[in-house]
Amino acid sequence: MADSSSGGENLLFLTDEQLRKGIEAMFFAYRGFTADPDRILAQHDYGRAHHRALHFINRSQGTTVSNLLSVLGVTKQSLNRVLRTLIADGLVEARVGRRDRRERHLYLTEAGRTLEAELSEAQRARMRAAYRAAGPQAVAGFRQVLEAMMEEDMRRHYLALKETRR
Amino acid sequence: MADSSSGGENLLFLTDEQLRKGIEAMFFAYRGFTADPDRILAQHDYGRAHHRALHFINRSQGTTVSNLLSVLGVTKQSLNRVLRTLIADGLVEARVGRRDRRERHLYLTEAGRTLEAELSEAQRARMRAAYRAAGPQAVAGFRQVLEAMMEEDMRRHYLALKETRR
DNA sequence: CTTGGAAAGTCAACAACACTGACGTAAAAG
DNA sequence: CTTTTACGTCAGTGTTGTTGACTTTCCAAG
Repeated sequence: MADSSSGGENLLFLTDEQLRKGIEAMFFAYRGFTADPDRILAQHDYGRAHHRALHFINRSQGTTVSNLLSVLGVTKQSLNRVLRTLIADGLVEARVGRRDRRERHLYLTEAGRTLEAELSEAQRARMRAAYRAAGPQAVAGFRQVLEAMMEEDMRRHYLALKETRR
Repeated sequence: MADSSSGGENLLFLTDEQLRKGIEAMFFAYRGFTADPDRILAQHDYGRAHHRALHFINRSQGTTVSNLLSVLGVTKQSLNRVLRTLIADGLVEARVGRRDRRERHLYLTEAGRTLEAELSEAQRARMRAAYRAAGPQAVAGFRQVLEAMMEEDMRRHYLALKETRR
């Protein structure tokens, strides 16, 4: 195991008390995490599902519907409802695949990029503030714990997403 | 500011790229965070809202409805629907306040404690595994970042919760 | 003692977002 | 040519959240 800790045999952080506090921290923090985008989305008559779609389409321009499906972990019916409105509103474009014409490759339009940027900036602002307040070491730990908390499938998607050229 | 970092002026962790990865980590991790309790809840025909109610009633036995309301951040109508089923199913007991008889003080029954323990243990198991994998330093950072990410009101609730005698 | 207002609860209607199941179409794969 | 894959859609359902309106209870201040 990763026994490279500092203090050595200090396992106080594994107390049920400590674990419960971690659980509560996740709960309260997640509310903050979604609060700012939620406010913007409400103005545009969209919901969190739209935000998630915009985010991941932006992150993986040209991704297929089925890939997006497995990243988001929802059914195609659920995703389709959201995707349909985004396409109808001209925020997302679905291009028929060239090699495989069954596939739809998803792209953000100019308007889509604008809204995505607005949502992302709001969310990043809070994240930035939290990161700045906590410092680089804390951020590294934050990411380590979150990564270890993911289900296997999701971790694969997460790691795949990391491979963006800096 | 907390300038007690190691490297000094290393601000690479505030890159938009890094921030986006943090956002994605939160998204994927939160799914893992809720996955295990969700499976148990489905068997009992309950949802996440029931879990949250059980958790916070357990944490603050004797809390009032209005306090629970502001901790959970939902409307009383929404909470009431959940609370009604929990009371009807004999998992929660609502006692009329002695000093103020308008208030209802909420307690878990034996059955309530049993289910809460089952849900909590499942969630703690994952948290424990993540903590163990990441180590004490990472856990400290994790908590710092999450705390900084909360909205003010929620942070107050969170900190109030922390004051449990160890 | 009356009254104002807070606390709690209820009813009704609605919306977002998830699910299952079934079906259809187009196109790639065999 | 048949099967499988990718996508879309229709219909129905459930959980969880919301507003708005209304009642009951009851503490506390005038």
